[in-house]
Amino acid sequence: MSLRNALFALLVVEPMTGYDLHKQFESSVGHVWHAPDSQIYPELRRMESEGLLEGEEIPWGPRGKKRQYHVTEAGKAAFRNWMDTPLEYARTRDPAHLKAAYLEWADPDAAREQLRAHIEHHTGLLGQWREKVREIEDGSSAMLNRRLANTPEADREKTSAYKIYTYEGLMSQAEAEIAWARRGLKLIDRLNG
Amino acid sequence: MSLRNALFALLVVEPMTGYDLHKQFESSVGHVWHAPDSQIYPELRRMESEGLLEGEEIPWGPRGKKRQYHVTEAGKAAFRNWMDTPLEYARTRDPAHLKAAYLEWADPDAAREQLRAHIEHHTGLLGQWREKVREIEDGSSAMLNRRLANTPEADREKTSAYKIYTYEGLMSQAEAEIAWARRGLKLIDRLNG
DNA sequence: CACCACTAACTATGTCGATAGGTAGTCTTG
DNA sequence: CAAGACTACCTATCGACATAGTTAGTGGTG
Repeated sequence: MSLRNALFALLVVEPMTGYDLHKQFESSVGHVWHAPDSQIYPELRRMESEGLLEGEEIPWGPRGKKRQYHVTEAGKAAFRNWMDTPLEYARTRDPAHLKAAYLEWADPDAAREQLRAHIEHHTGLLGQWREKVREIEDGSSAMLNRRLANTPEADREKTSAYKIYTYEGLMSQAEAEIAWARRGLKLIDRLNG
Repeated sequence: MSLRNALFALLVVEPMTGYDLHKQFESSVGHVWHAPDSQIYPELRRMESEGLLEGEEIPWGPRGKKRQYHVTEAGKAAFRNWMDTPLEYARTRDPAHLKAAYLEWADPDAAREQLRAHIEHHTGLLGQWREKVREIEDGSSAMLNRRLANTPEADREKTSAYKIYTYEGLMSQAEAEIAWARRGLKLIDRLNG
């Protein structure tokens, strides 16, 4: 269901083609919900067949064409409904912590290397997100500017604020992972002193 | 692949039946990797057919029987190999943060309620894990005691330490989520005057 | 005008996982 | 000794995801 609502979130702002959406999933929404195009195209068809989207054939060049989707009223209602419905929490499935729980089976050097990789991975994410927040704050985000142009003035502050708030959440997650992995490195040293 | 290795992690300590394993997935390993029995039984068969486990029919009562699995040398090697191999990081799929990013579409009260539910959910987890750490620290964890009884003396400290370390990681995640959700409540108040 | 990156859309296959069942035997206890 | 909870194992179905393709048109560059 989340893919569907990620698509709604993009399409309520302006109509897009499957290809446009797929590109968004490599950047903006992709930071909180990843999806390959092989999932996007069929989902759009399904949403259309359920009356939540309407697709329109648009000529593209002399012979080409593309299909642009926009959200119907029923679609908007479905999106709002999802927004107002409490999440169901899925049970944990966390390979990094699974591994950590049985680290006594790993070679200490391999364990160290993996914790360093964990730190590097999350440091990379942290950097990306800091950059995103900076872009939003100084108005240089193309994605957000298109979004704001289609948002009533009264809601613009909210739109920006919630984007920043989201990235801040991702940043605290990354910081927690980094701190945890650093403690892990110390622990390995202590246990293999 | 993680399910497979979660099973290894349990089975390297002592042989178990599918049912025993399924119960473990409701408590210990289940905290980092959830799996229903409908996934466990077929996976055990698959691992057996690949020579990583060996199953043995064991009589149970006058007419009943059960199938107990133990890890083969090939299985141990596969587990150690996984332990020493760096993780591949899956791209994010985080419904809570996806929703947060588009909170301008939600009713403020519904949004508040969801953030409160987020806090409650993670507070519950936090309590559970604090309790787990306490159990490990004062030696009252049945799971861990069985594990330690089958662990060479030199590795016992490590075994406990890595379990605690894992729960500490889960606790920092939960704390980060709680702090983030609290900031969210304040933000909603600010934006909705 | 040939090349090539990009736009556009879709298919096919396999595994993973959620959900919801079913069957059969055991053990405890009122 | 019957009821009910628990042990034990298994199947069937469906949607979600990963991975790896295919086909066809567009538009700019050497």
